[in-house]
Amino acid sequence: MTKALKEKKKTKVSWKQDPDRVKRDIVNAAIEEFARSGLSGAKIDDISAKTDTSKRMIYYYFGDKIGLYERALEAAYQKVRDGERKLDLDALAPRDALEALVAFTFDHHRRNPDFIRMVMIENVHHADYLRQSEVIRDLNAGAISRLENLIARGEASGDFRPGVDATELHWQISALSVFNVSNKPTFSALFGKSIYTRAGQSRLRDRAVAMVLGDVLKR
Amino acid sequence: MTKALKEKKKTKVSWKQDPDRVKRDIVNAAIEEFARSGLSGAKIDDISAKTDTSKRMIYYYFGDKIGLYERALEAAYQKVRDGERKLDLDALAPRDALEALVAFTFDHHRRNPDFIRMVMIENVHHADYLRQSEVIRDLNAGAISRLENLIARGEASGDFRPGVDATELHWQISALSVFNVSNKPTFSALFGKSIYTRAGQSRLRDRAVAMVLGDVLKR
Amino acid sequence: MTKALKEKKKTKVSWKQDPDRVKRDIVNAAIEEFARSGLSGAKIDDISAKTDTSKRMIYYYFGDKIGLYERALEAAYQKVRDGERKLDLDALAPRDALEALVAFTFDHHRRNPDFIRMVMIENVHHADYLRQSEVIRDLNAGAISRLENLIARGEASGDFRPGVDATELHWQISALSVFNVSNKPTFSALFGKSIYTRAGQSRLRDRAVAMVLGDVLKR
Amino acid sequence: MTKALKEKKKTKVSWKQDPDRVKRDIVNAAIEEFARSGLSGAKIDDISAKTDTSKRMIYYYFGDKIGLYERALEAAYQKVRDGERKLDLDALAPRDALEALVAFTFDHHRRNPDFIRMVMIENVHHADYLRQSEVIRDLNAGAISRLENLIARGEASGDFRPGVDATELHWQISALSVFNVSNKPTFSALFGKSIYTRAGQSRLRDRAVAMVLGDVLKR
DNA sequence: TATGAATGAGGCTTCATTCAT
DNA sequence: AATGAATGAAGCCTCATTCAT
Repeated sequence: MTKALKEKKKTKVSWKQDPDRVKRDIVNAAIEEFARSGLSGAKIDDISAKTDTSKRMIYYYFGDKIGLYERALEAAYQKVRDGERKLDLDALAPRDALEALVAFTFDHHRRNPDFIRMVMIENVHHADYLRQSEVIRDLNAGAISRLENLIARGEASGDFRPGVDATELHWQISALSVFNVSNKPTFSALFGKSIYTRAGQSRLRDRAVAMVLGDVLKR
Repeated sequence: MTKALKEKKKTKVSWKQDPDRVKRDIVNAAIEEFARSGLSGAKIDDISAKTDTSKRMIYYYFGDKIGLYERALEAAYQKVRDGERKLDLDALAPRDALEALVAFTFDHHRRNPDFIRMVMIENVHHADYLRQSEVIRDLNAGAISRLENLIARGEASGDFRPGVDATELHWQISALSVFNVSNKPTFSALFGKSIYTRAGQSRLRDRAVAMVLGDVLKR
Repeated sequence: MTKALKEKKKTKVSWKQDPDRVKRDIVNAAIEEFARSGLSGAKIDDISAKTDTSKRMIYYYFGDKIGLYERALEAAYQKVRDGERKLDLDALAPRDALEALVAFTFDHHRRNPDFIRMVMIENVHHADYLRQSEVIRDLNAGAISRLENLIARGEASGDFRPGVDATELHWQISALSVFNVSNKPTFSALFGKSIYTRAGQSRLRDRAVAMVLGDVLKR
Repeated sequence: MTKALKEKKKTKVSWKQDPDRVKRDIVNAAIEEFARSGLSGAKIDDISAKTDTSKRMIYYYFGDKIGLYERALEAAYQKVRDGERKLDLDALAPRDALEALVAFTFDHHRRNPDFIRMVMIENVHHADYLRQSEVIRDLNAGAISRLENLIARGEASGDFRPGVDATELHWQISALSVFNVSNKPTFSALFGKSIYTRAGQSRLRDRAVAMVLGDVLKR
């Protein structure tokens, strides 16, 4: 064994002595595999193979496959909601803020397909695991209250039509942004890939913005 | 054995020797189970239990689990696209036709959650099986050409803005109608069920119509 | 359907009305499949696929898989022993007859690999089915008595050493001629194919003749 | 539970955690079953029943049935070729060495019928698995080079006729020694068991020696 | 904290065979 | 004489999980 290899091994071992790092390592591998193959499709062996530790550690830290899945789902939500905080809606006028929000959400979901796939997989499982997670519920409550603020500002300024509902608005934005990613495989298989080129996605983002603003803004 | 049971058995026997009925019976059970649990989640035993024949017949007629899944997917598409033909767009003025199409599609998908779930499951599997099905591709080509006719009429009459793209329009309508069903479990778990009440769905359908028309109609 | 096709179909149907032809057809397909894949390796479906009739006919005429195998084994022996009768040993002087017999047997087995494979498969099955066949036993009794005649002539003429045993001589000739075919796959895989070229086989036949004559002829 | 059984169980437990022993145990059982029943005839359940571990371990260590078969085939060759090394040909004069080699090989194969049966089964399968095994090819290369040495010595001493080919000589010896075992079931079923008595086998070994020496030695 | 060895339960599939006409 | 439809039994294999250290 060369000296370089020894060093590498030493580094690896030092990881293993760091439980948090090991856990994060496992969760990341889990997200990839669950996102790729679904809950029953993903194999514990495949997940552990993507890991720097052994399969046994998954059981040591997460109890069982479901436990790991729940943590992976939470981690996926956490990461995405963290990313959303980068957008400061309050700094913009209501109309601009709404436009920015739709465009940002559209792009943000595009950049996080594994998150979207985790959500779809959770839908396949009737949201049974998501429903049990307080963590995720808390994360999403924040998203709604941000929208409520924006709507209040928009109605006050006279830019938005009266009676805009925060949950419905979230539904509208989500529908366009999530579908774009979640149904890419079937949609592009059936209707060609033109819509998923860079230009095609840019056009769709414009359509999404136009659709939401067309419904929310006062004519 | 009660008389009722005997009757049932007799009925069952009369099904035998009717291959098409047996096949349809199996495919229907398969759609239910695949829609409920996904490709790896669904068990051949559970499917056959929902059937009036034995597990063995699944292999007799469909070869293996994948073969059955492919046929179930095709059957699900066929059924839904058949239902869509009931809507005669040509009888309506372009604006009314578009409005009717969006509202109909929204409701039609709501009424066929198993189809939507099959599509989502196929997305989980990267559309690997859909891509191989000529049947499905042909079915969907029809949907696009219907839209092209409508767009042509709308542009000719001056109701639609110029440059409406059929595939993009299909994407817009689908996003709203599919997301509404595919993400119902997570969305209602996170944001309450108010949106999935009869009144909530009615409002969402209105939103969907407003969004699409707002983008397509000439101002 | 064209007229030509109709004709073909008619011909086929007329075969089916000829039980003996159907049986022969099945047995020939069975020999090929059993020889290729062994008793458990051969599938009834594969055999019937090689046939001009349906799988059901196999059961109709042969009862079950074993029944068909037994008949196929008998047919294979019959065919080969029939071929052996072409060689008229009595027309030759003892030494020449022996030489001719060895060379002929060597070539004859080479030309009938399916027979040899059936024999090896039967050996794998501990000769359980051959032992029950009177047909086969009778066929082989003839082979031994032919040898006894030859030995008697050879000893009488003084060409052969005294005490040559017919069964042992049969063993000697068979060992060389059967092994050459039965072990061709492994032998050529391990030691190259040079021995199975036309020239190589010719040399081996010479060796076989030399070995048998070297042991039987008086020095 | 008797005391004896308890002891046995204790012994069994002590085997656990000794992977090599478990593997060897499985391979030995596999050789017996494959030799008895062939590749498709042997059942994984039957093999595991002959084992001190569970069926599951076969898959744990060998992947699948074919994987186990390949290892069993290799182990069978290894064992037999190991046994052959006991014979020190270089210590004997060429003529004596050749005589010893033929007699030894004849007896050695007789004592290892499972090996011969594995070879025949591999021939049934067209040597598909043997061809992939480097292990086996290497083992057999050694056998040929031993023969080449002997031939060189015999030609140098003038005992052997010129032009003896190692592969052909190996073929000659193998034919007689392998056929004797591989075809014992059919041969004894057809021509009686006299040849497989102790005396009969002794005579056949003499015949085999005479046949080979008769062809190789200079007259 | 960490792990290689082991496993029970259950899933998918094959195959010879029979049923009903 | 012939057959398409149907099937029970049994085989192979996978997978999450636990054992023993």
